Amino acid sequence: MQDLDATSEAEEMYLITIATAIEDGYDEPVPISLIAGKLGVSGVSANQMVRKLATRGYVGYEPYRGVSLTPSGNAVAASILRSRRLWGVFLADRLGLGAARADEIACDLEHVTPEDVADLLSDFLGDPMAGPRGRVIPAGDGAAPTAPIETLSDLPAATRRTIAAIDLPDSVTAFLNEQGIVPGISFEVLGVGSRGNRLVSIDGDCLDLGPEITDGIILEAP
Amino acid sequence: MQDLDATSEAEEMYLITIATAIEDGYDEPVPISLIAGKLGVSGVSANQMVRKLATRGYVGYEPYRGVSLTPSGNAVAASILRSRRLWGVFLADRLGLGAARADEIACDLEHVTPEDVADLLSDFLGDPMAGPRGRVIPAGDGAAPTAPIETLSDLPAATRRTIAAIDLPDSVTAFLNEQGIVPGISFEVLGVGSRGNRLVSIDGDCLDLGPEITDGIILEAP
DNA sequence: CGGTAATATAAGGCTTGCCTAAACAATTTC
DNA sequence: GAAATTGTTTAGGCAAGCCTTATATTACCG
Repeated sequence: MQDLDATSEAEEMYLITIATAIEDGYDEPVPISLIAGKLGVSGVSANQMVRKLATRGYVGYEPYRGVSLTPSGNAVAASILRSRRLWGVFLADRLGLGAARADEIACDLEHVTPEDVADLLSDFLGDPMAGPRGRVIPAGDGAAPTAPIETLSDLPAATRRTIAAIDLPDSVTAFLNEQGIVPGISFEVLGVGSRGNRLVSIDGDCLDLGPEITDGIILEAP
Repeated sequence: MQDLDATSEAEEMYLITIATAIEDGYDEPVPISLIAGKLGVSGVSANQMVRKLATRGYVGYEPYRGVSLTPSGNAVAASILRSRRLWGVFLADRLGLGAARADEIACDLEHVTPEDVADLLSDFLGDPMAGPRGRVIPAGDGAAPTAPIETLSDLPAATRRTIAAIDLPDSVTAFLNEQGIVPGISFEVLGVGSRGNRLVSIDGDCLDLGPEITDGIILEAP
């Protein structure tokens, strides 16, 4: 046994999978089958790893119920997700990679990025609040993820806001970009339709967007 | 067997260790003991891996003589060293990491950086020619490393040139930085001493530098 | 030319992280 | 409450990379 709090890449993947599941609104404890599914491993393997993480104090495990993160597990996950999303911003905004590709690469980079490097990277990027898909970037001090995410779907009529990020399939994102819907731009909600569609005005142009799309348009804090 | 040219991180480390040994002037074939030493593994392990690389066509292996890179092994090594040095420049110049630390992190990043991302990174950095320690950055097209490196030790008296990088222990680099010797600055060699020491003039100040130091001061092309 | 020292190879082991198969326990569902 | 589904555990395996020990083989030097 070497560093007591050394985590392997595989362990880290389990921890952040649990953390993002919780972020995504699954409630704790998270069932092992869900984790296994997201990671693409067998239930047996996931079970094995979860028990290992439990003995190391990163997760709490209640058989037949699921897994929850302990404070230390949460700290590890937050630190890695921070790296991932910072790299995601760098790759997407600075290097010009597509969101999907940026995610993929960031997922490898995150495991080899010490916290102090993440801090410098955050600095360099201007301390962004959200990753390329709008996920919150945890603070450097390991504090819990903060404010809930607001999307265009949350807005009433006659509101003016700014787009922080777009979390939609690349083809949809490309379509939106062509319409002038890109992160950083400001728009106004003119009206809300009966099926949840929203009429928005951007740069004088009007667009009617359905809820599948507005769900994926993440806003900056007002 | 999956991708025919997939290389594991361990395999890549062997290939770039061989490549840098050659860069450093060891002549081919490179003895296995040297590789084992640089990688900190046992001779037996190195032998095993080298034979594996040989069967895959990345290296030529002559027992009791050593290892040499085949064109395909050289291409892999060049591509990875390119990533390493680009990341090194990013980490050192943009994030402000020390050279040693930047090297260390870059060594992890290199293994998860596809070529196209390295291309974008190179673009972003303005296509630098040399890594933070002055090592040549191979071209994106996998072409062989090019021009030999010139150091301050190569200059005669009455020459004016610019510093590209400094490849010395951190403590020495720090000392030089305090004297105004930093990459990008221009200087003139006023004289060459009998023991190889050089009197240089930088910004009106004069410094007398011994060969241990001038060896590590890498110059930009004239 | 012979002997020592370096190098090679064979054999067997360890760890991590994954797999399948099969037995068993709990929870749902009817 | 019994059956069907889902989840857990045990057991046995595999591949990659590393290790050590012990036994060849070769190279170099006097």
